[in-house]
Amino acid sequence: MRPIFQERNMSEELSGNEYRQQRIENMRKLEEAGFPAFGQAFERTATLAELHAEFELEKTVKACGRIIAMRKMGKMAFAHISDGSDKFQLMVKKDLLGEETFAAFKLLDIGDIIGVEGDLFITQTEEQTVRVNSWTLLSKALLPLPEKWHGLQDVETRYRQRSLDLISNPEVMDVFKKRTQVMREIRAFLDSRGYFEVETPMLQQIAGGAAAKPFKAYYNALSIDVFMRIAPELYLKRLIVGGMDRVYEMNRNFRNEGLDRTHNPEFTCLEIYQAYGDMRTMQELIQSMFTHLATTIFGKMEFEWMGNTINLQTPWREVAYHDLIKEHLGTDWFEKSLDDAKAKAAELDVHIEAGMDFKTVTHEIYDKTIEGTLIQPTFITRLPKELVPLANACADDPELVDVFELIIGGKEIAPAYSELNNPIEQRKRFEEQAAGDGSKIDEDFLLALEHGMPPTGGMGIGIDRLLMLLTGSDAIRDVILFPQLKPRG
RNA sequence: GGUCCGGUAGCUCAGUCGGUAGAGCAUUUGACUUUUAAUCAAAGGGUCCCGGGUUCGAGUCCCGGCCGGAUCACCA
Repeated sequence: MRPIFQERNMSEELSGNEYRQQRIENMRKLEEAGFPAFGQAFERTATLAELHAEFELEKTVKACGRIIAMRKMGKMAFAHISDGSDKFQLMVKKDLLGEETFAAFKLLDIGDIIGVEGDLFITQTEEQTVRVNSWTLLSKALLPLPEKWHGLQDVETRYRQRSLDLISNPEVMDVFKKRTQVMREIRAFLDSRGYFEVETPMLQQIAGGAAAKPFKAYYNALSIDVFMRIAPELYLKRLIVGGMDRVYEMNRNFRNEGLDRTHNPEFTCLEIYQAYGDMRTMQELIQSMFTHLATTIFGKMEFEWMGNTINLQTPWREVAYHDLIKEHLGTDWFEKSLDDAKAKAAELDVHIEAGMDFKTVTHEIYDKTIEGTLIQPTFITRLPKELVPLANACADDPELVDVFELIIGGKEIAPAYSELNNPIEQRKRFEEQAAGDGSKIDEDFLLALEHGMPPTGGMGIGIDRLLMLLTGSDAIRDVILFPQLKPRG
């Protein structure tokens, strides 16, 4: 934070701990030896990963990276540098560099960033190595890195200082490279099928499209409150009305709720809408998409997750909600009384509130005892309309809605709907939801709907939870670079 | 929000019954031209999360707080 020259010219030079003081002293000695501590851009001939991949004996190369290990001996030294792509060994010899330059090299600390020029060779222990002819200091590290063997373990420090986490835990870097690849391949897949990526407002005057509390902000120029969006749904449907027949957005949503293992207040969602389609269209789409991701990025269809093996081989199982319930609770379940259902809930240790009706009790039991057992990909279809208020009814049963919930690894990964396109019905449900507060009804959306929206299939996929599944992470914080944390006390 | 667990050197972790604060890595000094958790010898390094209390004496026991983790509840 503070300028380094100030540190060096004042008594503050000795501030900080022992390690920092020693490194500042080393920096001073290096500068005296003609190695400025913070260098210029360095033109490397290859990244360290490329150096390994295209290894050629005695080729002269320029490489750079952070020193992550050093083994100094009297007249030679070995070091490993890392550049985020891989690590590579360096060998430094006194007779090649000369007395002063070799001595200066030994003043380098672990964490320093250097550039080297040298020739490739293979050591007696058969490791590809650069025999250094010259080197330059690119950046001095004033603070030490975490321990080389155990890395950075402290969970809190890992999230608060992600830079250190990435430096010392290579598997963390892998997870976030996978994250970027997954998002890139999702876009490639959808683009190749003619879906059009759009960006809709994050600052909204009415935060609609889901039932969640929004974050509030204030817009000075208009003197109005605005809200961070909780979902892009109502804007994407306007685009369907407008004739963008296949449209998607993959971006952040914000919900003003608590933090836990599967919730971060900002999270990434993919929402897809397809005119003239329905829930079935989305069913085909997501199976193809996941197959594409699994084969192109991971090269496999089976994933280990929390001690289970998940097989993404399609077609995935489909089961109607009522059949699933009967499977677990008995074929006569839906003939039972409310009291019987409550007794069963008590037996299963499922918490029940006083005023719950039969359908709600049934769903509580499903939520707590059935969903978690669905490890392999499962589409649950034909849900009671009370559970999913914004979907079209099934053609053959007005009590059920034409939707699916995709469960993988015992968690809901994606819901999809045959979307409600009746503006009169939509207004009615908004009014019920708003509970008398007309300012919460999105009139602009209803106006669009009244111009006619074709039958539409829609789907939402929680990208963070998908990544947890694909990378074997059990916490959403492990797939978000900078998760929300309380301010340090 | 409730309950339980944790916070000790830069990092990873021990710390017994309440009695001088420990190890490994890292650091410093010395030796060492094929090491790779380099090795060998020696040395330095602590706001024991914070604040109270009990006690002759607290890292340790008690109370309050902060941060993190697990779990339940709430919220989708």
